[in-house]
Amino acid sequence: MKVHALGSWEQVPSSPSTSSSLSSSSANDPKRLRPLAPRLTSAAVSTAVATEISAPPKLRKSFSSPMTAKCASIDLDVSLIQMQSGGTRWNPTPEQIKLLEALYQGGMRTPNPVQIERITMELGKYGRIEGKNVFYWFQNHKARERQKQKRSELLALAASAAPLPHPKKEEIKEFHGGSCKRKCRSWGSLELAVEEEGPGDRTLELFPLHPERKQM
Amino acid sequence: MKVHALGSWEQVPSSPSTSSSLSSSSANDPKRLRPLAPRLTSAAVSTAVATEISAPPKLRKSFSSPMTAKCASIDLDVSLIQMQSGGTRWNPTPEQIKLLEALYQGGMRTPNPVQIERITMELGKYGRIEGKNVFYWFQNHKARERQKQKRSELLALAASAAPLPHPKKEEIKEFHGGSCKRKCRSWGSLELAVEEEGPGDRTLELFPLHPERKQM
DNA sequence: GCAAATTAATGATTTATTCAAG
DNA sequence: CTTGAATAAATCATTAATTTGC
Repeated sequence: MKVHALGSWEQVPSSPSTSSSLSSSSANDPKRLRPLAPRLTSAAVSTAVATEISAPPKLRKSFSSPMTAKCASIDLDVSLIQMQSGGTRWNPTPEQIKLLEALYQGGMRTPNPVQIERITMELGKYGRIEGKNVFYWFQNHKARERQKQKRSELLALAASAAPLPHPKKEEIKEFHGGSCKRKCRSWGSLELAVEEEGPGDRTLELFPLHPERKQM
Repeated sequence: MKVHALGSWEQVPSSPSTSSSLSSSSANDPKRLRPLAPRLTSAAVSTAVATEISAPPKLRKSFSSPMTAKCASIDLDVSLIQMQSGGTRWNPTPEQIKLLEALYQGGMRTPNPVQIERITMELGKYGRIEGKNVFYWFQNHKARERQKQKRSELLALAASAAPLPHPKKEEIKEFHGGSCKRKCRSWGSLELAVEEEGPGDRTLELFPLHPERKQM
């Protein structure tokens, strides 16, 4: 059961007519109505885009790119896995954390694919886990250790510099303090187009994907 | 039950980046024409992971070496394709760029997995390309367009600052209208096939984030 | 004219920030 | 409040342009 349900990733439900077109991912821009105009051979490009890309996806395995679109999820297991974890974010078990910290402590910072795969495999013994979790864990851990250190250094320096400690944990918001200018074209539920994968895998299956469930 | 036929990732014996001191953007160092450099695969590291989880070396930089995309069994004339794209990093053809720019111009900024897949498929007609190339292209293009604009704005501001002091804020254009909710993108299944490291000389590569699949 | 040497672009990674689930 | 997840900014590294000496 691949999810493979394509065709509904237009992020703005308010413009239904723009659906099948892949040429406008963020059509929510009011001032942007024309696909293209400048650039040389715009007509050709336009046509190509419209006809080719937006064309119904046929076999996704017909050699498009050297190796993209592989498959890596065990469709059948998906339900099982999800069932046992609720399909939410990864919640490391103590054992997993222990191992990860041991690796980090040992010097590992950004494991490569093979390492990720192995680690994932090993940690999988203690609970559900995916390669991306491992990847993210290292990224976050590294970043946060750094933050911690930076902060303590800063504090130490401040303490030694100013006899008047002003314990203000206030984070320096930098210029980003503006309003939330995050881009948010919440595209509806994103579906994956994952294929299946065999059990005897050696291929790591990692890759982002994640339906944006922004429903509040 | 699907075996990806990830076959051969050929590493062109070009010039790997074995040595890399940090902070060396400007190359004023005549170290071109590297004869050949071995790989510094992490067989040992991997092993360590699998066995004694705690002894990865200190390699400071991730060692992702340039690799060539492996070709599916369906790959026809690799040589021809390779001719156009070389064995290292993706080098977009004019047609590909045209299409990408058209899409960008059409408003696309961060294509989701399905879109990436389609685009990749389409662009694949003009030369070798992988999903990650598409993803990266959009990321880079977006970032660089932003830089460009910011720079010009800054210049304009500086120019207009003299005649008329205008406490203007830096907050400006963001071509995306919309609410402020974070959007979650994801990748579909791209994936990397890690080759066996038996020969000991396979530099595999994986690229950054690769969450798996996540259904909700 | 041509390559080596530089420089400009830009593909690919890593790091810093931010968001939000639990 | 902690931290998994995700994106944007910064950085690195390689390729194409371009310049330069012969």
